[in-house]
Amino acid sequence: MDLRPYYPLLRQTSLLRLMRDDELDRMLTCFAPRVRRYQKGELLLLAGYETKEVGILLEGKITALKNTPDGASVAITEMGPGGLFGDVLSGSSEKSPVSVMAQTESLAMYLPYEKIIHPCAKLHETHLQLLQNLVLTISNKYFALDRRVELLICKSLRTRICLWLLEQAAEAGQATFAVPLTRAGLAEYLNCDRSALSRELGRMQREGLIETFRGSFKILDTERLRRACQE
Amino acid sequence: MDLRPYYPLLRQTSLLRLMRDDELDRMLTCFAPRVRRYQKGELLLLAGYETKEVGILLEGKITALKNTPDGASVAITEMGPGGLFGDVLSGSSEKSPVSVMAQTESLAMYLPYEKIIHPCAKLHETHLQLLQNLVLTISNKYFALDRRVELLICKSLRTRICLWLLEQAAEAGQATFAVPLTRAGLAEYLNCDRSALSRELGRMQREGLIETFRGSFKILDTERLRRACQE
DNA sequence: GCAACATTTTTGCCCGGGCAACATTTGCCG
DNA sequence: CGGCAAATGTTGCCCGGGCAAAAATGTTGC
Repeated sequence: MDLRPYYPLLRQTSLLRLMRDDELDRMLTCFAPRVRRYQKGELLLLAGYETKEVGILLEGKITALKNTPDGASVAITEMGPGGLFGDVLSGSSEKSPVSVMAQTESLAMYLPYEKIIHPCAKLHETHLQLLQNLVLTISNKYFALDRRVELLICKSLRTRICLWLLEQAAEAGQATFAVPLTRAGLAEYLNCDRSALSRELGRMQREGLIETFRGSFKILDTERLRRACQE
Repeated sequence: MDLRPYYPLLRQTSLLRLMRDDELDRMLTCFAPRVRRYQKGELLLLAGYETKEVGILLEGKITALKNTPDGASVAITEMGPGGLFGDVLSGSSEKSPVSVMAQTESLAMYLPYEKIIHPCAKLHETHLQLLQNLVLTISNKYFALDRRVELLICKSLRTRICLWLLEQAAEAGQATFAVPLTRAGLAEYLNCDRSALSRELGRMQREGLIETFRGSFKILDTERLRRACQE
């Protein structure tokens, strides 16, 4: 299969960024990636199993689901084209903590981890870049999780919300921003009840700390917010 | 400085495991690691700064401290000889979320990340092994964090305790095990109040679920414990 | 425009567990 | 051994926020 049409997309992934066309040519020839199309609802990866491939989503939309101890499953992440999955997993011998499911019809490409970690002699610089990207990708996922833990260990809901708001504002680079999360989704991320989240956001508005409308947030008083985290 | 005496130790680290003496010889020659001795209380790594070196503890004991938003700092991990630090950090451009402090007089060795990720031509197989170890090390840290999150999102304290007990038992491979944690440390890991933890453990003993004595735990009824997680 | 549904807000109830204060045990050192 | 500090256990109080149910608001298709 000709992957050329996807090169611009691949270059935007954290694993293959900075790669020139000719580099991708050589690398993909060497890797002989498997490509597979999925129907909506099909599983790309099943929780509890190992995998030795790094998946890259070429088309469609996929969701990572975590099986809760009580049997149900909750959505963790959602990814579009360019999304990576199995990257942390493939280099370890752990079983996958998540299942990955096609949310719409999707197309995915798989790079064998063995080939990534075991450069063949020819691919000098390119391959080193790839390895560096791999480490960077995994590290970044680690830090994202770490920030999540940071949030979760805050005892009061107010604190968690403030921390989250500040984080989002910092990421957006401005005091007003929108997030692609429903209230329910945000509640889950913050590990609280949806109604409790509404209540608290309401209170914070009345106190003049923030303004919110659906997925949009506006921080009115950064200073006070910051202080609210510290207690 | 002659690092030979530390080879057996180095071989036990997740980064340098499986390395023969001659491989270590060549690698360390190539890496020219810096070695530094620290007095009790000195900082090996300061939160908020970047680092481009992977640290390996050769002697002593160190603690990773996280600065809480309110200015105080809490101990996260404690490591003895063979402990690795800065490993996740060095490949990313993040600032360190933790400080590392010498808990006793300590000796540490530092490998430049640049050299790890950029193999010089001579070191074939050995270096690939090193890269694989690096990825594995980081991945494992990721999964450890992930399990922590798993714990933290449980709403009831009872659930968190049960999940933790089952995890520990699984890791130990038997229903009786000891952990190197004080009650306060465990409470912090489970993100709850120390007295609340005592209370709950007491209850669970009275209910015949477990037996505990200081750092030792014995699971009496795995089945019931497992069921307690699912509600 | 209206009916059916999804999403969010609001509110009252109530309990898990945080907090503080004290009792007890263990370990350490002079 | 006695005294002191750290670790653990115990208990009463009280409030944050989970839960459930209902109201308000937004969304979609006909």
